[in-house]
Amino acid sequence: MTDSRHTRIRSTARDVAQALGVSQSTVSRAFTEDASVSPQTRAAILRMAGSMGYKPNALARGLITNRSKIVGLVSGSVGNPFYADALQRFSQHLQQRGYQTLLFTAPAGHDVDALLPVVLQYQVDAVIVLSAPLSVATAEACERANTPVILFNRSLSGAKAHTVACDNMASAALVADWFAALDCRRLAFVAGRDDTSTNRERLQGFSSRLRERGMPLWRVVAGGDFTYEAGYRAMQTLLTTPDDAPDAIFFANDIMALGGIDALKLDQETASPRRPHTPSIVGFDGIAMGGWASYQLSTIVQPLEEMVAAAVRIVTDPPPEGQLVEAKLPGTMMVRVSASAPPASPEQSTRAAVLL
Amino acid sequence: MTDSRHTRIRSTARDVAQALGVSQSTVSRAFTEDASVSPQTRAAILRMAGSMGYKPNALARGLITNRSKIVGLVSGSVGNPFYADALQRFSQHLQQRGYQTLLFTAPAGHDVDALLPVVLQYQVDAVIVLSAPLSVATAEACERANTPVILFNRSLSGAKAHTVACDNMASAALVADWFAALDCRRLAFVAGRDDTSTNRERLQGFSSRLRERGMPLWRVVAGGDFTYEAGYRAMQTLLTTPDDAPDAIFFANDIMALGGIDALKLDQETASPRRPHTPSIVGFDGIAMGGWASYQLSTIVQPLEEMVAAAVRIVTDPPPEGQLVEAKLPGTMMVRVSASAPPASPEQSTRAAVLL
DNA sequence: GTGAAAGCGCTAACAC
DNA sequence: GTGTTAGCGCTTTCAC
Repeated sequence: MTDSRHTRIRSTARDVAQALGVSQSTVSRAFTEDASVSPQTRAAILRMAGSMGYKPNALARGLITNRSKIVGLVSGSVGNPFYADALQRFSQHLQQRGYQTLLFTAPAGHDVDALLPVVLQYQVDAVIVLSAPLSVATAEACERANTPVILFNRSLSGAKAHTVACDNMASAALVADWFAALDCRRLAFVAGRDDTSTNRERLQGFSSRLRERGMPLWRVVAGGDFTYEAGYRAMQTLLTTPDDAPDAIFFANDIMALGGIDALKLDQETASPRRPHTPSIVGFDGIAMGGWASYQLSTIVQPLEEMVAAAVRIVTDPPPEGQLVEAKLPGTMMVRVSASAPPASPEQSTRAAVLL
Repeated sequence: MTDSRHTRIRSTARDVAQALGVSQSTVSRAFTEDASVSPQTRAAILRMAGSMGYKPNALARGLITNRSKIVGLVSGSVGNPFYADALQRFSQHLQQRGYQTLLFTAPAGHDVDALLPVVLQYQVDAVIVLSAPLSVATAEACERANTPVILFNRSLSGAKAHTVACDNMASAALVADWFAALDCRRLAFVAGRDDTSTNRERLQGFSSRLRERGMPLWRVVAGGDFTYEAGYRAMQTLLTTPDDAPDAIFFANDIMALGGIDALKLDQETASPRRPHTPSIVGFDGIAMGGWASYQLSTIVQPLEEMVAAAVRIVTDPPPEGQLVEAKLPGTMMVRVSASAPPASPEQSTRAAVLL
């Protein structure tokens, strides 16, 4: 009926109003939580709306209220299950609080800055940036557009953006403590992308705690990125000098650690002579796969649920104008077979790493 | 300046127009591909817009054009990496064609039908349903709202919805063929959720091809759902009668197969006496983890990129009114170590399955 | 090629 | 409690 140029015949508030002989604004009120409408009128309107398939147009509402109830979620790659998980939780939390998630992903090799103009065109109430760096210029553009930016698991010094992250430094220190408890001596760190704050902070937290304890950081291997393959290759690098392998390795994230474990397994079976012991391995993130039987990965578990909740809270209950939230939540050490006991004989630790 | 009730001071077309002494409609034209504006005016407007940080409000545009350029992507769980991958590709493809992705995920245990009213409120140009069943009633509600529905990897007989899926029947038949080539005799199928079309079709394709070949389907195990844990337990079930284990197992998806492989590994090491041979294992999906060193999973690879492209094409170039697309794309068999050779002695096949 | 005017569907004063 | 009115930011006739 009220069709315009394109075919989209959804009924409008006016249709409902006409059908009931009330005014269009009364219909609007019936759909607004605490507007003054008599219970009867509201009931009648809701009933009629139901039968006509009417629901308020969220876009039109956003236009006038100046709040779209849409949050832009900008993400790098979701190849890492940790971010797939985060994505899902964000969507859930926002949904539950009446917000919707407009998803943007950066094409491989591009960074997310290019996406932001488009995000802003959709009048999002906030932008959440996941696992990706953001330039200061872009952050400022958002500020000019009056759109709060929340960096999730990344920090950006000097920029006008909220940040929510795991306390990487403190958590990484726990790994150093654990390796000390296991009496490991030759310690290695496998880095991810070294232009990320996560990578830098994890390395720094690990190495400073070691320094405090008077333990040397024996070796740092550049992984290149945060992938399984990078972890696999890094482990191969660590094993090239057979007599001189590390006895404990901290990987910058879980996926890399899984690659490392696989490379190690292969080495265990083919190397001759057998190595004197199996190195302990610890990751970072707490992805589900780390708990799988083939891996039994010890790791730092990020408090993902709390982190997501904290980020969403910034959207739903914004802090006073000009005030920036900087939340750092504590990670917890989860000990599994991959780093559960002092270095032992090959048989024993092979059994542990490979079988359980 | 033109602020209203809430604080959102983004500049509007009118601001740009005033600054330049042109009319607001001219500004609008400058941002419309083939509208009649003189090159000079357009250039001036674009320059001024750039410096003022103006971009057309996509919501207001959608309100009047009746096309929001937003697609609702409704998903069950993204715990399965196959769907995380699909999600990312959808977002990319849509973005590239000027559409945005509004993401909705169903809370665990709930189905997606409850989400659709909200999706429709956002005036999406189409709804894509990922890995989740949709009731006929809901599909009809979308039809009434004139919003096309695309079911991805699920079918819904009798409903007014487009479907894009892998040809599960034909692909599952390939698995039967391969098991036949390997001369396997005792064949098992591990099912996922049996209220899903994917599960039913994979089982049916597998079993009918076996029947055609005169081979019995030795056993069907109910997994319960499509998770790692379900696959793990199913394998344990299959191994309870030691002398009577299957020599080939087809899992309804990859994640389950990985669970199965892990359960099998544990059994290989602990069972005494050792089993006569290691069963061949095949999964379905083609997730990256299947290629990891610990698993080397043989599987049916779904043509995900093509499937996503096909689904997106329905959105961007809609078929003639009333015509429903039903795309079934072929899967391909990917042979890896988990099902690479006829059943062999324990040593040999253990090496193969565990180490490579 | 450009401006004036109408109106997309809705909310929010403002009257009564 | 309800109707009337204005107007969110934009696209699109319709004049000129």
